[in-house]
Amino acid sequence: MSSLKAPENRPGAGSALESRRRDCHVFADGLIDKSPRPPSWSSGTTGAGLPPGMVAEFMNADELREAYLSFFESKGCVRRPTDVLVPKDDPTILFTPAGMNQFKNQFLGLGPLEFTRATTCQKCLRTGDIGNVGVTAYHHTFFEMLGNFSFGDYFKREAIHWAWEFLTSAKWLKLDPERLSVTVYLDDDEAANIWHKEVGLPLERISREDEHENFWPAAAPSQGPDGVCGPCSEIYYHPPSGGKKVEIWNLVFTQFNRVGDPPNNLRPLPKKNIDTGMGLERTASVLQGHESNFEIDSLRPLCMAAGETVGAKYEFSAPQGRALRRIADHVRACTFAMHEGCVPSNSREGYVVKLLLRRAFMEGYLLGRQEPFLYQLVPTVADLMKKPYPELRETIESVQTGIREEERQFLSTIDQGLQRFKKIVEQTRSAGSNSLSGDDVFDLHQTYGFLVEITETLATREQLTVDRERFEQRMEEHHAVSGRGAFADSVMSEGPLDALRKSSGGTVFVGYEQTESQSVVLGVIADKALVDSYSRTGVSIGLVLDETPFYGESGGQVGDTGAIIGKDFEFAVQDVQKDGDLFVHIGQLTRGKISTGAEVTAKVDVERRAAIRRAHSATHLLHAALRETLGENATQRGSKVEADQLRFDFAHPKGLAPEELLKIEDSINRRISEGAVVSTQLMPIGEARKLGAMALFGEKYPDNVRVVRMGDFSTELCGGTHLTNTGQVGLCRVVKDELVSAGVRRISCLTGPRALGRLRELEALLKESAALAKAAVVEELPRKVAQLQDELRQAKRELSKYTRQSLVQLADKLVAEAPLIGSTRLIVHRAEGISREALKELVDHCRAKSDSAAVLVGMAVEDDKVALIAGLTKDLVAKGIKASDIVKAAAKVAGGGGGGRPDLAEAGGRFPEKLDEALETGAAALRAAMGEG
RNA sequence: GGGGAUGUAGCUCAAUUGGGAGAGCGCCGGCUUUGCAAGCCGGAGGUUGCCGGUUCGAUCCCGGUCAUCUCCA
Repeated sequence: MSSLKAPENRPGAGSALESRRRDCHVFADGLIDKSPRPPSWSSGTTGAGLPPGMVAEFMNADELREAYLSFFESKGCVRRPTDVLVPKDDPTILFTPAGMNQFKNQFLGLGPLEFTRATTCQKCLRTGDIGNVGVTAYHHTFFEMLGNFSFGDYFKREAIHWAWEFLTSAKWLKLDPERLSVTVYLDDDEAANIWHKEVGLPLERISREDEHENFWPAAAPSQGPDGVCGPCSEIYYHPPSGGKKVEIWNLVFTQFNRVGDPPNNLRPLPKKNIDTGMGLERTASVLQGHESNFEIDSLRPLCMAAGETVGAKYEFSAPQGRALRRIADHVRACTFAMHEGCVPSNSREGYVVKLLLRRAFMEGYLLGRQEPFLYQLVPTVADLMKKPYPELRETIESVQTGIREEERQFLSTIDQGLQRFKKIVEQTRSAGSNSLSGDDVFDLHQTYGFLVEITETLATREQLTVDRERFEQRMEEHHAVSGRGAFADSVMSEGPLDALRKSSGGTVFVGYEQTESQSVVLGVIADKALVDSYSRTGVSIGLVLDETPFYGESGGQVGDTGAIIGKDFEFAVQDVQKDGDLFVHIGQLTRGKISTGAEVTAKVDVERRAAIRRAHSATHLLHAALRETLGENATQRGSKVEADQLRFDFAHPKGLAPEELLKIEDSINRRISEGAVVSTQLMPIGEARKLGAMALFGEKYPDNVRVVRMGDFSTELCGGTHLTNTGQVGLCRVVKDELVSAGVRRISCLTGPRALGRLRELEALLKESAALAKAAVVEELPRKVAQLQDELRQAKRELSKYTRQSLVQLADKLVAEAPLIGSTRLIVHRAEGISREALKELVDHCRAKSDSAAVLVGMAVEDDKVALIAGLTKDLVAKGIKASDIVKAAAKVAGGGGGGRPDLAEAGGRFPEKLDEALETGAAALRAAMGEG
């Protein structure tokens, strides 16, 4: 076995759990990855001076990406842009995990096919193996996947031949065929034969693997899920160094539909598909003669930069190499996710980003950089990726702000946790243990967000260990408890709409031009299933039409409401949602029976539509005003447009000054009064971008887009419904400005009648307040309120002064009149009409006025209750008499209980009529106690 | 979506089985000092997040709710 063993190959690598544990173990070893893996070639240069014969030609990542895409274009594939990294319309995934996701409908045979062959370079994010990142040679969170796809077009033969051609041809990658081997699924003779007989690969370089290795989804035949699946074939590269082989290409032949459990559960699909993936970083690493992806031209500089910011020099096999690779990987992933507006938060994808940032930050923290530093790496990421993703540059500032905020937040969390940590250390020590309990460490983890690695490092400094086993156990329990709300749908299953999609081309939207249409019902969806007809009223169902004037919720604009009327039924539309090309009208039947195929009149609520148009056009005015007032970096992060109200989220690092808000509101209303023309135009996306149309990052746009222009100040890509002239907004008022997440602010506005209505409400409130304060006119209100506050303060002061005076006088009198028992005055009194507080003060005064006194006072309160207080001077307390005993004895008579300190105790009861009796009982108890004392 | 925690003066935090809401910093005033830093004395500032329950009595216990932090999915 070679000494140059890839880290993945170390013993213990197996299940995900094992590999996670192993990773933790490496960390616990004192942050140093001791496994020997010196590269046999210089790690300081990328490709220069490669040993001859290793690879035919150095190719950087950008060149490889372009080569792949143009190769498959030459095979008739349509080059499609990468899908977004954070998909917003797929509830089954958080991030795009592979190239095929954007082609789900094509694979399922849903909707029209514009092309049957495609090729992409897809940005992907996976966190399943996060623990391995930086440790192994090939694991990433963020990576790029090159793919070619066939939807019922070419199949195995072409897919295999083309993969081979691209890898080995002198015109393309020129990899040595001797260094490649492949795997196929157990009984996939078709693929095996193509490899052996047609490509000419010797049998010993073709191995057959089981469904766990060579089937997609893994183990689908025996374990499911149901749906589209198929065998796959993987291509491996064997590096000349003798190191571990690298899987660089996976060809998935989706040829079956799984129906139920074995046997005979794999039905051939009428149209077979091809879904392939080649890891860009892995292949680049092979071409550049490296044994780790992190050494390639697009990643090594980032590792170096990470080293510079934390003040540790990056060397591949240096102790800090693993930590710096992690930082590089995570910051790259977060830059891409946050570029699409996915900011750190506590749920779903936002949480993943937060976790990645914190893990990366922790690596630097433990290397000694205990202040924000990750944000400084964002420009490096944008620079290294500028060729395929030039748009990254435009959000550098807001991404940096978001990351820096998160780093600061995490630092303060660490501070809080440190206090708790110190307590735990003390407790552990005083219990005579030298190991922090797993429960404590877990508590620290789940309450203060202390990553266990941090706890371990700190514990080591205190010469303590951590009960890791118990910690992991608690962690697993936590997983089990909190994992119940997991995602429901499998990746590739069909819903009721999919059947509809197959049989029809989708809904034609005519709502830009008209608010009423004659349409035909394509489908009725009730209880998550497609039904032929439906007649129950008052139940929410969905209606799909062939043509509709109803706007389906999208781009932040809510769906229209209105009515759909047939010959013998009426349907009230409460919301409209888009699902791909289909518009689903959600609402309730108010009369009659609805059937598929019925002819209907669809009528939008035009008044509400007009209000939505006002709000939407005002949103564009607000966007323009923000950029004008706050600068180009105030980019849109999302919006919600409803009837005469809107809210708009945008990137901005700090709060808005009141003057800025006024300026923004002024700007909007100036443009309203200008009455600028609003125009809309359909054009290719490239042309729209040339016009400078503003688009949302991370939003998916079709090839042809709608461009909405207002005067010369606003040009945006927008599918919403708009006014024809900005003057129609009437009035726009900013009503709220708030922070929604780190670096993102939200402004809410009202337009048209609602803006006016809001003003009137405020005016009415003012008038009401003025009337209450007895101000003749509203202008007088502030002065009047200040005056009232003043008077109130004076009155309170006087009242307490007189109360105290009378209490003191009363105390004097009580002390003077009280009988002496020995040298102690026995004061028993029934008070009236004062507060509980005053009652205590009375006791205090009595105690203060005499050297030795036992005081018991009582009072009826709130008609049906009794309050009792007993107080003793110190000398009596010293004799062992307890005020609480006295007060308890008295309270018992009055139907209650009480307690307190030896020198002062309180009690209550429910029988005011027994108060006198209670006081007598208490006095008797006092006498008895003093007699004993 | 589920779990853990926190919420008390402008800020940071106290408050011993439930029994009188406090400290430090900051703020205001006075004194000391040539002035500043500082020191001394005094003062203002509180619906203990909100709502409800248990109790004679709740900052404390219980339920709900909101906000913040945090873990997992």
